[in-house]
Amino acid sequence: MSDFKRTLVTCALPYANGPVHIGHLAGVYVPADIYVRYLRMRGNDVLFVCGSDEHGVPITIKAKKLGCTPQDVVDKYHGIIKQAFSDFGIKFDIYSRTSSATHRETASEFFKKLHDDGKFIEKESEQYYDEEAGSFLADRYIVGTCPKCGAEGAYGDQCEKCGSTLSPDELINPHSAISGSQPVKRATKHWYLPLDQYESWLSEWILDGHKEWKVNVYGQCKSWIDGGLQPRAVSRDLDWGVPVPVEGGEGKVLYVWFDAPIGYISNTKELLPNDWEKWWKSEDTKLVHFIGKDNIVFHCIVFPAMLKAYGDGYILPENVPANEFLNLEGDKISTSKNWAVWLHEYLQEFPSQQDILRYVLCANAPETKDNDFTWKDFQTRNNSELVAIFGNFVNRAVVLTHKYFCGVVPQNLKPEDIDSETLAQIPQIKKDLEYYIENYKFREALKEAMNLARLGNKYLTDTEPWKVAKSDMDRTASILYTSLQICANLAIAFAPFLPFSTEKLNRILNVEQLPWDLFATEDILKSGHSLNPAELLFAKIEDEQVQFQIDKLNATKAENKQNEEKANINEEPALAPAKEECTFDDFMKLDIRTATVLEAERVPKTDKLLKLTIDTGLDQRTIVSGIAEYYTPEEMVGKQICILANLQPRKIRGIESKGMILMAKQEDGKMRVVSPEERLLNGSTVG
RNA sequence: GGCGAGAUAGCUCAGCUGGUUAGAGCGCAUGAUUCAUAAUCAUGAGGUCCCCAGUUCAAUCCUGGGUCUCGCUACCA
Repeated sequence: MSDFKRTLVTCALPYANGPVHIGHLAGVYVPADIYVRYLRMRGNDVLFVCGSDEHGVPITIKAKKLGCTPQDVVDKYHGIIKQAFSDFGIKFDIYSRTSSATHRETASEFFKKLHDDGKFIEKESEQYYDEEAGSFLADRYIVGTCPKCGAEGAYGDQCEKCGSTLSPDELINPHSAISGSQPVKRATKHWYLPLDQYESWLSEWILDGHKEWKVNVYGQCKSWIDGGLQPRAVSRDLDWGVPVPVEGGEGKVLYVWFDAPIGYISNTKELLPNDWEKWWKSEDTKLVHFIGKDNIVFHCIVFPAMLKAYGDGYILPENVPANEFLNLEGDKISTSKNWAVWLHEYLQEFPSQQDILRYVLCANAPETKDNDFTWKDFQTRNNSELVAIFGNFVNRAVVLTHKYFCGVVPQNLKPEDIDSETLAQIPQIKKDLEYYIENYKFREALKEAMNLARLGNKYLTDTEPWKVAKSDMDRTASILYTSLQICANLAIAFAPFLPFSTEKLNRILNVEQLPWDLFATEDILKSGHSLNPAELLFAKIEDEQVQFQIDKLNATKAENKQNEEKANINEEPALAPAKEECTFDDFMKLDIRTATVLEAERVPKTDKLLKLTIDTGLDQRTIVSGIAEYYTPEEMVGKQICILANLQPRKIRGIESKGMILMAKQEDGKMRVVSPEERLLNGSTVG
């Protein structure tokens, strides 16, 4: 355990191809902001850096789709994201971007030094190349038919229909998303970071040295290290990004995952051009990365290996508190499906109510597993916790003080045991709260803060000042004095979590932000101190507001369904052009024949595939077909069907499929086999 | 296909290095209260701790197998 003099906190750089939503806030930015605010209140030296991640293929695709430049895309979203963070009180010391000059220089220099120091290996590999467009194609730029589910429009890295991970080579009929032409393979040179050389070092550093990391983080690192690390490419054939600054780097840029984490460094540098090194190169700086679970490997394995390779005193993260994911009303949050609560939209609909969202997202943060955000829960947590417990207690105490003591903190004229017994519970709450925050358990920490408000409510119920006031004003004075001390403690306890409401509370109490040191001390508000008039800390959320949000999501759902149907309809016409342009000779190439299904069985562990043994007249063969949703194996046996007999064989799920069954597909997705009207001899030609 | 994480009350989640009665908040029921935004406080009902087998005097917890959810990631070609 070393003593750290300062703490450098980074948040995952949000990708600038869309606005940020509640999942981002809950998983990364709210916890990080709470942590930073807490450390600052305790007087620690903290730097909080973040910025937009603006490179990579998806942004160039988005630009192409919108008919603008990648720069236009990132300018737009960088602006929206930056504003959203600022609106929600995520108080970065700097929020920059990877397209900044400083970053370009820093990342470039970083790459060059690793290159010059011989830390990379160079490898040539075959990549898809679009001859018409004259450029290499990233996986995302190659589109074709998914080999697993048969859907059109699957990307080279993933099929969005069935969600399976693909490689471009698996795609059926791959074509370029840029020109539509068929890509060819061409050799290209890239630089790789040989992670395998860092294996034992990583193992020692993480597996032996950081057993205290969260189980999900530690587990995933262990999985990677134990599985053996592979050299990882750090460059890409692309024209959007930081150019590769070494010989042979023309037309190539740094891979976005090499590029992005360096952004933490360059943003620090941009803010503190002369002083940044003490944050990155002093052993007494504590580095903490707040990220989502999808980023674990890059922050725990790749980036540390990069820093280690660079040397020069770079420190490594002390902890990487990665959160799981937040779902929305039972479904995964999805930018492309617009299934999200966007921060900028939330603020339009719930103006000045950032803290409610901050509260709900922290109280239900996905710290140990994926969690669900529902609007109903949002309403309940606001109405029965923020309003009814915290807001209500403060309001009770302040209103009573105004009623009986003209808004002036009374003297503690007639203390009783219950007062000191109540206040005596605060040090424990403080201690627990500190422990939880310092160990990244923000959900529990927030609960402790709320318990303090519960304590206040109980105290008022037990002491009943509104009754005592009828006979004993001295005692009433003590009760309200005590209650107001609890209010002051609340203004400290909640400050890291709810900055906007705390500010309001400070205004009511007529104080500047109280430092953490005063938490759980006596006599925070002195007798004679004047309060300002009471105002409500939180407003109730009405059913209509919640219903409006739910309706909105339902509308999105309906719209998505419609789009999906539309896409299904469009799938057939997508095939049409090829047919129109086909010559008679082309057509004659197709060997379509009748055949009979002899055997049929489900392909194990698939939803859609049937393995069919058919008699083609010429032979018996196996065809794997994605029709299990429409036909049971029993239904297929004995059926006479039409097949494309001379289709190039293809392995699907490890089974060689020779040919293709002709299917007719209706707009609504209904699918039937095409059969001759009467049974014919197997092998009869169709034409 | 491999690996990692998760499954605990109606809901959202804690917890347990194995040990009589498994916890919290919300919701629900009953009572108290009326200073407060119909807000609070007390009490109570609610659980096959995912399923199956094993180890053990004892398993929600350990081991093996399985199911489901999420994430990471191959190979084949």
